[in-house]
Amino acid sequence: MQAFGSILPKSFYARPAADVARDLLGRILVHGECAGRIVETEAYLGIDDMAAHSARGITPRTRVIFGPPGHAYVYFIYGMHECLNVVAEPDGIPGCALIRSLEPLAGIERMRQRRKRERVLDLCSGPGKLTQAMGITRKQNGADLTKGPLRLLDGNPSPFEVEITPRIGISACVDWPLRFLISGNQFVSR
DNA sequence: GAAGTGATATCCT
DNA sequence: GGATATCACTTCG
Repeated sequence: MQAFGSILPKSFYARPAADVARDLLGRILVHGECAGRIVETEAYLGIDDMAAHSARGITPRTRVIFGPPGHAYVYFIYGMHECLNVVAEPDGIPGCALIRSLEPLAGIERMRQRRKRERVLDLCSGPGKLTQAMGITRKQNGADLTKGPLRLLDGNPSPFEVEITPRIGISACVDWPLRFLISGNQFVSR
């Protein structure tokens, strides 16, 4: 697994959420035997960003967004899906990056079992899908991504073109260009 | 295009 | 305490 590079340091996360979201592209998410390359992210600012969970202040659910960077924020939505975010910004400042889709690299058979889908393209091409494929649940909420079974690696990404678009599936601040994806990659969500 | 699902937040008593 | 509206989605038609 270390072929995918070294673990991203805390300093990577202690920056503005939009920067972290953009720089997350091409990195490797690892959970147990499964791994995937991040190809699509969104930034949630938490300050004047009415689309972000953190916009209405600190609550039991959103408290980890206000906590130290480099941790996972996993939340349950629509009764059946979990979504994985990475906490950004220094401790005490809200902000996170939603991981929207992955390109499966390792543990693909395991992902097929969990997803009950054959096509590799169907395994991780959406926020709810990738958490299911990787076996990520609310138990990982608050997990430290610089140690433990769930972690983020550098990935030694080769150069690629970044595409920036408005975010998807929200009802506020629809026009803010905070979605980042690797241009031309077929594993991004539709 | 619509249904389904349940946790969360924000009312109301 | 309880009721209800909302939700950063997926699946199947």
